[in-house]
Amino acid sequence: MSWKRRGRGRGYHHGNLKEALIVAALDLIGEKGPTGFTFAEAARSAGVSPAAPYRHFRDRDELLADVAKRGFETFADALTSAWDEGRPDPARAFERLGHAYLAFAREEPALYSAMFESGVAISDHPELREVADRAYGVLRSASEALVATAPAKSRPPAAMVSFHVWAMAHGIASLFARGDDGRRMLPMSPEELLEAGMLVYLRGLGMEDA
Amino acid sequence: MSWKRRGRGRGYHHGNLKEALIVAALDLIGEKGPTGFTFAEAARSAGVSPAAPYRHFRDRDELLADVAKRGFETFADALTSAWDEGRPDPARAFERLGHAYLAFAREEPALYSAMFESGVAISDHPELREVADRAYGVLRSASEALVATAPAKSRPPAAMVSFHVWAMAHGIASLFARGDDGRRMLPMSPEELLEAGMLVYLRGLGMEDA
DNA sequence: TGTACATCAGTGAACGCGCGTTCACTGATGTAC
DNA sequence: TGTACATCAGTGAACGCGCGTTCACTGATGTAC
Repeated sequence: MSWKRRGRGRGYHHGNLKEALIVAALDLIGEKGPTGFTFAEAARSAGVSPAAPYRHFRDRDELLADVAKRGFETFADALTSAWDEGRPDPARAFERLGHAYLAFAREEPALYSAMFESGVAISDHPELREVADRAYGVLRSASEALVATAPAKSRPPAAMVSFHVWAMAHGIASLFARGDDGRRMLPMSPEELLEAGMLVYLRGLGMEDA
Repeated sequence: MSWKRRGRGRGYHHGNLKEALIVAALDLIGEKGPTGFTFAEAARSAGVSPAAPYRHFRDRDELLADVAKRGFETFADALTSAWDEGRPDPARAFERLGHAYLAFAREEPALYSAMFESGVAISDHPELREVADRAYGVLRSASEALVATAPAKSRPPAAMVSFHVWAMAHGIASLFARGDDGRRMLPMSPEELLEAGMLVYLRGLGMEDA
């Protein structure tokens, strides 16, 4: 059915404009930050008239929210697969989880900033909240599995642990693990820093890991 | 000499426009985030023609950098005074330092976002780097004083400790301690969360505090 | 103390620009018969 | 299999807007004599 896409040009109909716009937005955010992204430019770089995006998104903000949503999805997937249900043991899996967090922030800076710095109000987009919760849920259940390995009488609250882990990972990602200039030079890699931090923290919880 | 400022209006000359513009910028950032701030609107809200700011700032970016600089100065001062040279003892002073960090992020959200989310490239503004270093320096020397209380043979590296503390505080501030909606609900206050986190962390370092 | 002049810090009008958004439209695709 | 028609996903021209920036200017202030 190659006559559906004659040559390599596109006909009057783009075919998958919605997707193309999201990708274009992502590129622009990667180049100039979430601030620099404009609806018009996304259309232009998708090779389409400035009115076309309105067939797929109510406005600029909705496109941005869609990008952030995709970010949280990808993020949740990455975390889920890194955690791998706690195999071979929670301590080891937990360490992988931390690495995955930083790897995501570094390898997908555009998604990361769409998620956390774009000014999209999560509360305005219920489906965004849902998928953001899914990402947090991975951290949460990993924390639960981890604290469950502690002796029952001195078991720290999993919620608290998950917030601490999240904060430390997010803090390191924001301050040290981004491509931008202006980030402070570290005497070690962000991964090492996080790993050391988690090690100290877990020891403080009374949980020596393998 | 009240004839210098007749009535409460201003004459042709504003008198302290530079300062007024910084304050106006701060207000705007507080209202709409660093993205929403425009040069023209700052001028307008300082009651001055849109060309006037150019007498004091090369361009919009320079004004933003000035705001960020002021932010780091205020921040450094707040941290310095909270640390109070480690009185009465490093552990107690360290706890105050953490509170001061979060208090700043909460009470001066406009400054905080000008510093960390405005997209000002610190590396492009040497005087900004300098004052940012001063703020970090407080964290650094506090960490040094703190680890110095540990037995010499098991003394953790102060640089690492300072980065961990900074990351955790920044992470908690960014994720939980901001006025914006969309921030996740916590089962405790950000201060309690940070305090608990630091307690666990320090215990992990082998430093039980007073 | 008064006057001339230099400097400073504003004005206000104008500009070109890109943005977000709307509108009536039209080419391409899918479907019923 | 062919034809009529509905629907969909684009076009392109136009709009009003606010922004950043420039320019020649002018009122106010400070200073030399």
